[in-house]
Amino acid sequence: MREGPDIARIASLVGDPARANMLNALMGGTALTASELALEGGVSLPTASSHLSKLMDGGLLTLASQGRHRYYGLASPQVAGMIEAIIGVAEAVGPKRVRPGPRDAAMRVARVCYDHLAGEQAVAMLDRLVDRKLLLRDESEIRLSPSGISHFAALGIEIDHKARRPVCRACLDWSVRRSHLAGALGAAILDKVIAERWARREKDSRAVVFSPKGKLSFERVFLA
Amino acid sequence: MREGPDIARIASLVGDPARANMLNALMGGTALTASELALEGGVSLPTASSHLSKLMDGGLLTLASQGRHRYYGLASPQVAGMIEAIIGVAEAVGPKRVRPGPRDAAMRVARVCYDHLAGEQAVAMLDRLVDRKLLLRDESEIRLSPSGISHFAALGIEIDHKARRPVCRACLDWSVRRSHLAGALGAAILDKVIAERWARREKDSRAVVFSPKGKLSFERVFLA
DNA sequence: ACGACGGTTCGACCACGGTCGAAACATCGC
DNA sequence: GCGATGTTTCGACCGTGGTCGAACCGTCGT
Repeated sequence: MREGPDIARIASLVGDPARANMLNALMGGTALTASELALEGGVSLPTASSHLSKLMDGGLLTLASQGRHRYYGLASPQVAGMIEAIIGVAEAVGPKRVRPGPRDAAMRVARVCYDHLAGEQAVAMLDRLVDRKLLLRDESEIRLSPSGISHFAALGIEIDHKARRPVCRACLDWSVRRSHLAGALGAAILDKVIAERWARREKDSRAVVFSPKGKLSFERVFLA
Repeated sequence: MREGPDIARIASLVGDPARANMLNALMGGTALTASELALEGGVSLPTASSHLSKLMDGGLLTLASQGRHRYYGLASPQVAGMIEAIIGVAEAVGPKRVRPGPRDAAMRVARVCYDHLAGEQAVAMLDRLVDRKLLLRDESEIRLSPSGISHFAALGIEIDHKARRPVCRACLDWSVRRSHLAGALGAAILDKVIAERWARREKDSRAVVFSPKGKLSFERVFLA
């Protein structure tokens, strides 16, 4: 008979297949409507609605009502991190796929993690930004250096330093097992990559695929 | 209809109250017998046995048979990390305890995380070790410096560098939200702290409480 | 060899929670 | 106002999975 935080309650919320699929879909970072999530979960609308209210009660989701549409999204990066951790374990213990599959390979290269870029490209990017001293990494904290501030400003990426949200955060990558860049800056970079059409989001997936030209541009700007 | 790693399966394993309590108990790092885990889970022996075989099937546990005793332990640090992540979310969304309670406060200061120290003391320790250049931290990796090797050797902490297990690893702390030291070195330090009787493990809890003298010794050696 | 103890398997019970159709509710366009 | 669309609520059904007692199996002590 333990007290403590109710971990079973949280885990059991993720433990239902329909809900897990919904959460997985929301890992893409974009908020989705109840109908879309019903589709993702493979259940009927009433069932989905019931699941969604449970996830809301559990504090895993946020809700933004816009007219007759109700957009559900992950409640916090912390929740996203938890789901990534669970995915990591599932990957590790799960039946090793016989063939990794193309979709899977694309995911390893680059994918969306809540609202920022993850995968090999993202890990490499963080490494290079630290090497170039645009980011300062020390004691489990990442900060923007003065040269970094002007560098990103020149790219049209301005960060509000007074916002509550941390500018830089390290986020552990389940495929590479090293950190990539999260936080406001990480989100802004993903925005730019999409806005510049360097890459596009794969339909119905977290995978991000770069165009040949876009890949070069990205590497020139962030991996040089 | 998604494929991918079966995250619902893993989460639902943690999602049962009895199993969650068992896993929580195993977060202490020491392997426990089926009877002990039955007690922790608050269920009868047959029920516990059934849960344990499920957790084994799911790849979350390892089993070491010693005579008529069967010791169950967490399968990997990755599993421990996942559970910490879930605890973090449960803490965040859970009914804010009206009063943090003494047990809770002790947990924040120092506790066992799988096989190493966590909490404020552990986070401070990692910071200091990096400051003193006994550990080298760069790009999401931590290494032992030459001076660090001799420093720890002088304390009687010898690490087998050829072992598969990484010597140093960063592990995210749910209470402080910063990293502390895991890996073989982290485990060895916890061993020393207990062996030197600087601190003792709180009964039936992950909390680690330092004696007044022990605290001074610890700070002299690791926080100087 | 025998009993004691730790653990698992079996079988039966039961309830919690997921499921959907139908109906109710809300918001938009016209 | 009226349908059309998006969403939630209600009610009833049903299966999965957690639960325990009793029996079974293995290992240890003597």
